[in-house]
Amino acid sequence: MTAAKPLRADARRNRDALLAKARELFASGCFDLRFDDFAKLAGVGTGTLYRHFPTRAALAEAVYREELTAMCARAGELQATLPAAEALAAFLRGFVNHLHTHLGLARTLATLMATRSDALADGGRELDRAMAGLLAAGVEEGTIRDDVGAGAVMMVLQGICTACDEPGSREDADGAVTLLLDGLRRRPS
Amino acid sequence: MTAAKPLRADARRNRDALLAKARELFASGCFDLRFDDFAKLAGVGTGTLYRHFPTRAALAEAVYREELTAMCARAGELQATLPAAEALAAFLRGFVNHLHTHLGLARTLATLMATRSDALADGGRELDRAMAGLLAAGVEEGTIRDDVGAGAVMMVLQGICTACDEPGSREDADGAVTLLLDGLRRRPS
DNA sequence: CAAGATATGGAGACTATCTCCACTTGTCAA
DNA sequence: TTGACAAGTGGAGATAGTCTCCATATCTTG
Repeated sequence: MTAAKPLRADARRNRDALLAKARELFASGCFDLRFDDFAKLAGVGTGTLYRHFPTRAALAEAVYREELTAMCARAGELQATLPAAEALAAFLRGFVNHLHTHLGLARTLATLMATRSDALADGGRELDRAMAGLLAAGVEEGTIRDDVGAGAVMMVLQGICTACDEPGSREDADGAVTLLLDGLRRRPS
Repeated sequence: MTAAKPLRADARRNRDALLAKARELFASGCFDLRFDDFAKLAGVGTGTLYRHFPTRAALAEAVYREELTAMCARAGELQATLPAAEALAAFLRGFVNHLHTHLGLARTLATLMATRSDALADGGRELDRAMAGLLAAGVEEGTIRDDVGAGAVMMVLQGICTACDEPGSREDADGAVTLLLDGLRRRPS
């Protein structure tokens, strides 16, 4: 599914150079760089950049794909080793924590979530699935309400991701997670 | 504070034409129109457009300022006529409802909230204040928790606003509000 | 190693944004 | 009214990103 094309050697090299440079730049806070300049900085031509990553979002997604996958994997681990409600809490708190030390990821996720209908959104869907899994386990366990879907939770996360690079947003993000977790608890109706 | 400059007659006319046309276009779903074309369509020159509204966001804010103010006023009314917790619930449910029939407003709010540090954000701050008021009343009343600030709630609202024009987001938005309201309830600790 | 497939790079077309200023229009005091 | 000054106008063109195109270079495979 992923290995449809055995990229030529030099092509792979260029692609990697692009990714490496992008990662480096994102890590140092440069997000709004002129797109063409990514190419220049990575030592490849503009055309090459556009061939590998048709849009800025595509580049961002590729850069953070691994990281996102790792986070989703973590959701699985938590789910396997903790009671569902705790796993959910641990995941969400870890998520917010991670976002605040990886603003590039936050931006990227915000973009991905806002682009649901697109091909490059499967990164977003991955997170969606992880979330749905955690919730389902909680419902099963009886500690999480069953009348609110994963979409609603994702919507809140989208807000958090979007607001992330606002200075001083950390506290509010934690507050939002608190609300989320308490809101999700099954209510003794 | 608002009446610093008694705009010349023709200037006001142009400004109004611009606003009217923008309102009309927004209402019909055209948000991403070439900015210069607003001018053309409203029958004024590009320069005039830019003088009155330096950015797209400024135009959007002006278009929805009234509406936003009305919403905030409504928060006040609710607060005056209902127990705080109910006022909060009514406001939030009304808010989401309104957003989903006024997508332009949703977009605009999403933008405003993402632009906290700017001059044109006072529209956003207005909402912020209304929210803070509702919460404070609830805390006073003893039905709303006091350990989570208005910022956290606004963050969730931002997510809702951003996701609004996704088809089928209505249900999720309602879910998010449910989570929010239940999460905000003072817990019998 | 030759031939075909694959990939490159960067000049320049294209597009949206925004500025600038010679000119028009409104205002107001006389 | 009218003259003179302030206020506002419009739209051509400067500026700056984005993206395409294709002659050329580089890989790969038989």
